[in-house]
Parts: sequence; structure tokens; C-alpha cells
Amino acid sequence: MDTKEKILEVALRQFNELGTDAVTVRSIAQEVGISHGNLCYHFANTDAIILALYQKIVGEMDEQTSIALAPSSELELLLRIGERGFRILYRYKFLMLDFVRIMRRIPQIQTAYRELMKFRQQQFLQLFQNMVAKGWFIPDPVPHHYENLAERMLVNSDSWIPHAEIHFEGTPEEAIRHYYRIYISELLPLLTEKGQKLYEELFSQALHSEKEG
Amino acid sequence: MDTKEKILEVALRQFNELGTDAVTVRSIAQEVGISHGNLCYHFANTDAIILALYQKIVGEMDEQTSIALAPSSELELLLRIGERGFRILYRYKFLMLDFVRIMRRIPQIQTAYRELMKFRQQQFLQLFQNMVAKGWFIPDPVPHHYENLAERMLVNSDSWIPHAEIHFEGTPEEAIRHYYRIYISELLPLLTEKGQKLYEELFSQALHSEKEG
DNA sequence: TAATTTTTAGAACAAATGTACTAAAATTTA
DNA sequence: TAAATTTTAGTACATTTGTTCTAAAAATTA
Repeated sequence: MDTKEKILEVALRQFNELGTDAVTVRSIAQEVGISHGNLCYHFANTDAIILALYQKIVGEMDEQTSIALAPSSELELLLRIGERGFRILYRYKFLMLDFVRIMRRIPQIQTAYRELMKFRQQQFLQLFQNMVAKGWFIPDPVPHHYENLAERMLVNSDSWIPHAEIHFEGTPEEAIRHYYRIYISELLPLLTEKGQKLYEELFSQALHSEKEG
Repeated sequence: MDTKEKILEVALRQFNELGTDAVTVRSIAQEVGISHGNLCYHFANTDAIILALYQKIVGEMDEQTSIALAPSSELELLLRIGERGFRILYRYKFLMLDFVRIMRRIPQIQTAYRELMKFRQQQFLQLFQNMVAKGWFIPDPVPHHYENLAERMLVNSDSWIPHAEIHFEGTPEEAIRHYYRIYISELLPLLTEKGQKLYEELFSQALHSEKEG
């Protein structure tokens, strides 16, 4: 395996386990089994490693999204993006655990992330509007409800990992399922009868395929 | 003013502005105008300062809650706790901005915080149940909806500040209002007609009194 | 094979930081 | 006022960490 990839792999594990504070070029180098001088040859410092990991997660997310675009149903899309997305996020959880500090330190990430979020918020809103149009969601119960919902879900998708880290007792898999359920359950009261049937069908299916895959 | 309080005041400002990374016993001491040796006489290290600040915010929150307990209406209670609570949180925003790292570093805070959250979750649930009983909220639209809601709102109240720090452009006051609106708007579809009238009344009143106070 | 490039190890350096210590100054108490 | 206590300043030290540099080793290319 490539040294560079080995470094990223070890760094990711250390970041997730110990936090960005405790991880140094030396600690990574030691576990990889190379000198820290050598590590700095590949990545100038830990910030460069974090940046590389950020680019990796964005890549995985994009790939995931394009796969999820295949199904015809918007409801299924929402479910699958969420489901897989939560899993990907968890694999890079250190990014979520102190993302404010990381973005303060690495402006490139902050810029990229802000644009990404604006895009995703639009995507959410579009999705909800489609669902309403198709008769799966009820129309705005109060003015701007779906706008608020989109932003709230965006906040939630960023913050369940820090919350879980402090408050949740259980395996990572349990945490993912738990918080995904909490996350998605906000949509249930918005479903029409027609939408509710479709949802239950798809959701039990999704859970099932997760257990198998 | 007491030296100890001066230290806490300066430390809070530096933590909020620069993040817990950039703040050292020396930087605080310099701004207070004392030697860092002296500062370490009062607080052994930055962790001790953070702990003291945590205890202060808990105190302020408790005080706020007991004041808010005065009004007879549960709906008003929910509003006032949220409204003032958001403001208090923002004044100690560094705690929210990297609370995972802080809790990893200072186990006392983690323990206290976990208990606090369990208590607050119960409080939320109780509140919702009362609202349903009084005919302001509709009964569970889906099973366990209010349980999920309570947990989700707990997550939200912890995470809007980090989100704002990265994504929101505007004054702190605008941020507080914006995210509080997003936060509370999840409840709107759950209001009965009776509840909705009461809400609109109270909410416009609350906003008004904020502008004056 | 010979030259060139890439990769690696390890030493060395500078800056920052928490911590401990000493003695002086200020304040409080008896 | 005198003694005791609290508070303060300043120094010194050990540790950590990023960063740079040199030269050797390995791999690649001509």
C-alpha cells in the first residue's frame, strides 16, 4: 500500500479516537512505522492531513449522492442519502467533533464547506417541494415551514455526532441508527396518508438491506 | 473588582473570540494586567478557568429557569426558557464551540453535563405532555413523536452556535433570533388551533419585550 | 550499468506552554 | 504596631511540537 494512504488511514483512526489535539506528526509517524521527518515529506503538517481527509469525505459523499440519484422516488432518495450519509460522516467523525476549530484553522475547508451547505440546503428545499407536489407531504402547515425544516435538518446532520459522543451509550452502529431515526422522525407528521404508506414500506426495506449489507 | 472575577471575565472574552486553543494563562494574565504566575495562584491552569466558567453558566441557567417558572402558561415557559437560554448560551459560546474537546479534557464537566441533559430531556417531555393535556398540542401524530422531539430539540439547542459560527452572516443578536426561530418553528405544526392563537400572542409579545429590554 | 529522482531517517532548532519556585509586596489580623 | 497571611511578579525548567536540514538509502530512468 502507498505510504501516503497508510498515513491517511492511521491519521483518521487517531483523529477519531484521540481527537485532533492529541494527534501529532510524530504520533502518526510512529504508528505508521516511519520517521516523522518522512511524514513531513509527504504532508507538511497535520493540517495538510486534515485537508486531505476532508477532500476524501467530500469525494465519498459525492459518490454516494450520485448513486442515490438512481432511484426514481424522492422519498427513497431522502432516505438513502441520509442513511448512507450518516455512516460516512461517522467514519470521519473527528471532522464533526470539532469542526469549528478545524475550519478556523484551515480556511480552505471553511470556504468549501459553506458553499456545500448552501447547495445542500437548496437541494433539501427542492426535494421537499417535489414531495409536496407529488402528494407525499402536506403543503406548508405554516408559512416557510419547509424552509425552516431544511435548515434545521442541515444543522441536525452536523451535530448528532458530537451529541452522541457525549451522551450516547452504545455501539457506533446503534448510535447511527438511533440518531438517524430521531433525525428522520421529524418528517413523519408531514406525510400525507399516501406518503406515510410509501414511507413505511421504504423505511423497513432500507433497515432490512442495512442489516444484510 | 475581584481579581478572580476579572480573570474570568477576560478569559471568557478570549475564549469566545479566539477559541480555547489560542488562549493561555499568559495571554489572559497579560490582558488582565497581572503576571501569569499570579494567575496560576488563583487558577492552576486554563482547565480550572473553564470549569469555573461552566459553573457560572449553569448557575445563570438555573436562575433563569426558576424565574421562568413564574408564568402559569407552559407555552410561555417554553418560550421564555428558550429565548433567554439562547442568549445565555451565546455569552458562553466557546463552551458550545468545542464542547466535545472540553468534556474530554475535564471529566467533571462531562459528568455534570450528561446528568443535566437527562434532566432537561425529562423536563421537555413533561412539558409536551402537559401541552397535549391542555389542548394546545395535538396528541402524538405518530408513536413516540414527542420523545423524539424532546431529544431532537436538545441536540438543536447545543448545536446552533457551532453552525452559526461557520455559516451565519450577521450580528450575534441576529443569529440568536434566527436560530431561535428555526428551533421553535418545529413546534408550529403540532399546535392545535387553540394553541396556535395562544402561541402567536405570546411570541409577538416575547419578541416585543426583547426589543425593549 | 550509471545517473537521477524519490523516499527515508534522524538530528537539530526555535517557539510555546504548563508548572513550580522564590522572594518581595500588600493586606489582614491579633 | 507587629506578626501572619494573602497576593503578586518574575524567573527557571521540562516538555511538546512544528519545522528545517543533511545525508543516506531506495527506486526509477536513461
